[in-house]
Amino acid sequence: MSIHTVAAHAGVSITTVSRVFNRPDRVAVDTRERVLRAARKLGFTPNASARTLRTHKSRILGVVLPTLLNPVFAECLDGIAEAADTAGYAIVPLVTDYELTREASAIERLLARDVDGLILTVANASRSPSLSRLQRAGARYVLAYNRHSRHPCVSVDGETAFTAVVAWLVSLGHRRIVMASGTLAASDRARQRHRGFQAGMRQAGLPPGELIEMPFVQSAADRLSERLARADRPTALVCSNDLLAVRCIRAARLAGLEVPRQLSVVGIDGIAIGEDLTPQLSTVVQPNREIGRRCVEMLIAALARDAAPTQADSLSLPAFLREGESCTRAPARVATAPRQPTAGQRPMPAATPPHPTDTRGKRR
Amino acid sequence: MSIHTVAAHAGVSITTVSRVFNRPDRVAVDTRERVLRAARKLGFTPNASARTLRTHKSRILGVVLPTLLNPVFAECLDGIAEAADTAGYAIVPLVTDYELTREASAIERLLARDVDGLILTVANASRSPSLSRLQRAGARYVLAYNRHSRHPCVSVDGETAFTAVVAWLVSLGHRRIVMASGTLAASDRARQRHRGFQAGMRQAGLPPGELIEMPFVQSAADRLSERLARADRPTALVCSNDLLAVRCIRAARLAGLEVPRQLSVVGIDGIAIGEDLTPQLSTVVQPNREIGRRCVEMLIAALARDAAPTQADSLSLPAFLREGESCTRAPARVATAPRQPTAGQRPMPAATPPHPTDTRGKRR
DNA sequence: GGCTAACGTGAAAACGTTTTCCACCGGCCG
DNA sequence: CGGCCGGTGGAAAACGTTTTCACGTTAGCC
Repeated sequence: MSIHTVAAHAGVSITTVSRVFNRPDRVAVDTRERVLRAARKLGFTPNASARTLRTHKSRILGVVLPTLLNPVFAECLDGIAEAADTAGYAIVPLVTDYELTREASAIERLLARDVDGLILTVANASRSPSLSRLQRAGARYVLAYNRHSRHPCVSVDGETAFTAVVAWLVSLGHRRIVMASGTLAASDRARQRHRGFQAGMRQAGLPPGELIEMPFVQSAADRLSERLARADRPTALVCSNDLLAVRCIRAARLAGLEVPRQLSVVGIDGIAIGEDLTPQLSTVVQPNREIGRRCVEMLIAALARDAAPTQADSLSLPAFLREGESCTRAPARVATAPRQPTAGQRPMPAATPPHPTDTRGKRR
Repeated sequence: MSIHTVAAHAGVSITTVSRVFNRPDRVAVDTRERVLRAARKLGFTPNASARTLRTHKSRILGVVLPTLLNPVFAECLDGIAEAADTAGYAIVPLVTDYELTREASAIERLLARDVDGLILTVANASRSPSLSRLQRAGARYVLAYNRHSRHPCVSVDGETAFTAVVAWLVSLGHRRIVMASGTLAASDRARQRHRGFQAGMRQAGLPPGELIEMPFVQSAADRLSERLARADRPTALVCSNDLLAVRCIRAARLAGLEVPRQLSVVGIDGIAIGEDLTPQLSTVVQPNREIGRRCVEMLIAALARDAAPTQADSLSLPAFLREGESCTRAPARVATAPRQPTAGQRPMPAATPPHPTDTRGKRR
């Protein structure tokens, strides 16, 4: 069933049939009717590949994400899928596991598929060969979660959020606060969050905070429980994502500590399941689905004006602190400040601009 | 950068370039080298649309899932993405929220895109107009999670699994066992699990088990805590999925019950995060990523022999019971049977064949 | 020494669209 | 009455591949 069949049935040329579907105003109303009838009768749908080949427009959006096993990205993808669907676009997701080579090959593949645009979360926005590749190819793309002053991004200011988290913990009387993170080198977001953590410590007049890096899940429990066994163990643990926070809570319990009575734990991401846990996860809630939706909208808006999104389009969405139940006042033997009256949710302070030159290895 | 550019650079015809990529054996080794060098230098990737137009093979697999907010499906999709990627296929996922109309429109869209095959999880495999549509169109598809004797499926026998779960709970001394489920009408899998639950009760010589249906999350806590407040409250709760189990645990705690001391809770699905919770979730672990991978493999195998997968290809993957920490012996005042010696994981018994005529509303 | 087979390569057609001319036809204006 | 214009529709080229067919060369065989 091609355009030719329809043309024959309607007694017109293929040109006219094509026009009926693309510029209906340019064809006389009665011929249009005739063509539409024929098309309907034959169950004709224009062939997407032929159209794409000719127009270089695929109505497909490529999506490059680290993994779907972290609910953050699954939720974001759900938002992307929904928004793309309502806009009449299909999506092609590819998963990279944070590996640069897979990032690169994913992009090549999507480019070969002639995608109209890309949404991606990369390991390091500053030094990503993949992004340069996209620029060179003139591709339209938006970064999700990454923050960078020279790329269009939809993100949340994790740095400021973490500074605020530390301030909150301090207000609860915590002084020995430790941060747990995956490999800092693997993700610019982890580094941003760490920067925010240290800024918070500084602003509270505390010495630089300790960082426990947990490259592999396996070693996470060990490293942590070892640290929790020491006499000067922290009273609060700040985790660079919710999944890690959940694991830390378990490690703490296995080490014989009660959460939150003996150890407060706070995460960031706002994965949906965190709300249903007991204790309910204390965390910085990001609007993950909306991040996905906004990426699609920004991309499609740019496509409509036949341009690439620019850094000027970047969006910094608000996050909020859910106090949850995995954090509480520091144990009494530590000096405490009076608890601020809050209502379970606290807005984050105004965002700092994205860090312009976040470079791997450059840690403060 | 098309095949023409490469041909010019390598001093051969486009035919040869094409052959280098499709039938490398048919071209002399030195010309092949020359072409490959030119291709690499130019960064050439064959245009997918042109190829699809010519061959009618898109190397795209459509995926239709209820949602990505449930980690079960996110994990499955991750497996699909990985397997498709290594096989050189792209995937186009669409989300239905269990709505029949969205199932139908998703399928139409994928068909128009000329997908080579589909992987889908439908609300009801028996009475799905979508599936008939696929059959009529001669499409190649595999069902994931659904079990049906007349369709190719990759699934786990949730019915038998739940029978075994009940047997296990009984062996721990539980007698008052209640099942919690989403709307049975919404999912054939929920109904299968419920059948298995009732079979378990019957085999243990217990009266038919009580079912609490929880259509909306909101009402879940209310309905449940109300039930848990009564004197004859259950000592064990069987949940038709892990997400529900997590919510039930929270509802129980809010109702003042300790899990598992006063209430044992067991789920099914084996979502990854369940393992890291405290208490670690007792559940029937399904290999979600592998379900996804196997779907892809089955589909691609069928495509290779230019046929549709048939019900004969169906796969029933093994699940196992993770005893976890959210279940324990029934409180003492109830008569108890001796605890079986187990090692933390117990294989499931042999699978029952998929139920041939599971019909909505037909409940036992 | 001729015939066949196998091999390596190229020319050209085809896949199903969109789009750029271009032609035709009334009607209108000057 | 002649030219022009707006509305309508067609012919043909182009998008970037794969594939069929044919051709020329070399090798093997009787």
